[in-house]
Amino acid sequence: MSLFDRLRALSPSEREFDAGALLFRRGDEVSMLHLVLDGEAHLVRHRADGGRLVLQRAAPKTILAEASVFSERYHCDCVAVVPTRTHAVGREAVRALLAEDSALAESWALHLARELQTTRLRAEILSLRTVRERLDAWMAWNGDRLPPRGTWNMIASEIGTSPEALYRELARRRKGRRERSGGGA
Amino acid sequence: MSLFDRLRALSPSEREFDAGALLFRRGDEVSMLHLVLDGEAHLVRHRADGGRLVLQRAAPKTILAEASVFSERYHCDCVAVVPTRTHAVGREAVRALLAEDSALAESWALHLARELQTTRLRAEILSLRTVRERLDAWMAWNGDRLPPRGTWNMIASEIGTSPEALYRELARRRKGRRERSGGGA
DNA sequence: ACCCCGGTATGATTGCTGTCAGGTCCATGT
DNA sequence: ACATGGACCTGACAGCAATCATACCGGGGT
Repeated sequence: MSLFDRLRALSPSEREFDAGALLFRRGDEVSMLHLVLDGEAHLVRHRADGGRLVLQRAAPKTILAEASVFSERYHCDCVAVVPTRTHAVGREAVRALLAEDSALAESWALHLARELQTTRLRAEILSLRTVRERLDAWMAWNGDRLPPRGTWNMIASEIGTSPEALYRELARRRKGRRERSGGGA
Repeated sequence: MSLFDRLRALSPSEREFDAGALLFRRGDEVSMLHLVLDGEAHLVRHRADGGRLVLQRAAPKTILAEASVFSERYHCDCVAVVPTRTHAVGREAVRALLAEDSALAESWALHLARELQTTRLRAEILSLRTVRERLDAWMAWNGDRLPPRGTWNMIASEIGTSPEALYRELARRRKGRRERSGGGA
């Protein structure tokens, strides 16, 4: 049973938020840990000049603001960017369970460590300069396979380029491959 | 006492590595968790074409390859990029301690959660397009203060630009600030 | 059969940044 | 006083990607 599901089993409470609604505000007391079921929620910090800084983009099946479990109050706002449904579990219940169930605590740490690993990788990819290098790095991580059709827009945003730039890079590779191996095998 | 120091207290073993030396290889059995004391070590994955993909850059006072604690074998290589000294603690000792000491387990999870938070932020900053936006974001996170002299090169690499580009952006801001507020107050 | 929409594709242009190349300033050691 | 090295600074140029515009294509709904 996944960590997500084990946390979810802690309580039956679901919540719905309209697009634009706030799940919580900076300074609010942390009482719930949200598990995103549908939609998308962003952790955002507001700047003095009105700009926004996104700290996490939480898709379905992700745990929102993991650090909040260890914090009395939220350090940033959370807003639903589309209609979003979450499963909310009590923060104290989570803490209590983590304290008494060392196996679950290990799952929790494992989740965080893996998430950290992939996020560090993403940061490294984003620090590369060209689309070519970024796609190479993405492929190196994903088994040296080109991304499947239908996911290209997602990949483009993952590696921090415009869809057009990714299309062009993919086209270059198709062309190069044809030239290198004029018909295969 | 910090998590780093509490882990360090687990054993007295220090290790030294020359520049270019391998701390471990992909496939090696995980027996030690390394705490970096001096130097710098990179987690790297080698690509078929000979290219390298860096997964973590570990500076002094950082815990290296946190995820390895939960893994039987390493999933990537680790190389010292400069002469590096580490403190190595037994993986099983760490696991045992995390299992029996729930307070330490909480510190461990807190460490991972915070690290995850800042790494997510870095990824968000790196996905911004211009140096202006990236510096704005960096400042929003660091109290809306310009970075102090002497650290600019470090900041430049943190936000994924060349030092020159950062100098220019800082110069633009000095100029703009002078124009906007021709003398303060 | 038709429309609509999102993903795919590619050309043209513009703008930003990387890079190279030079230069200043300052702390340090001799 | 002088040399040295590192951080800071800026001009010039080239290159890459963002953006805008246009078009094709395939699937789903009607």
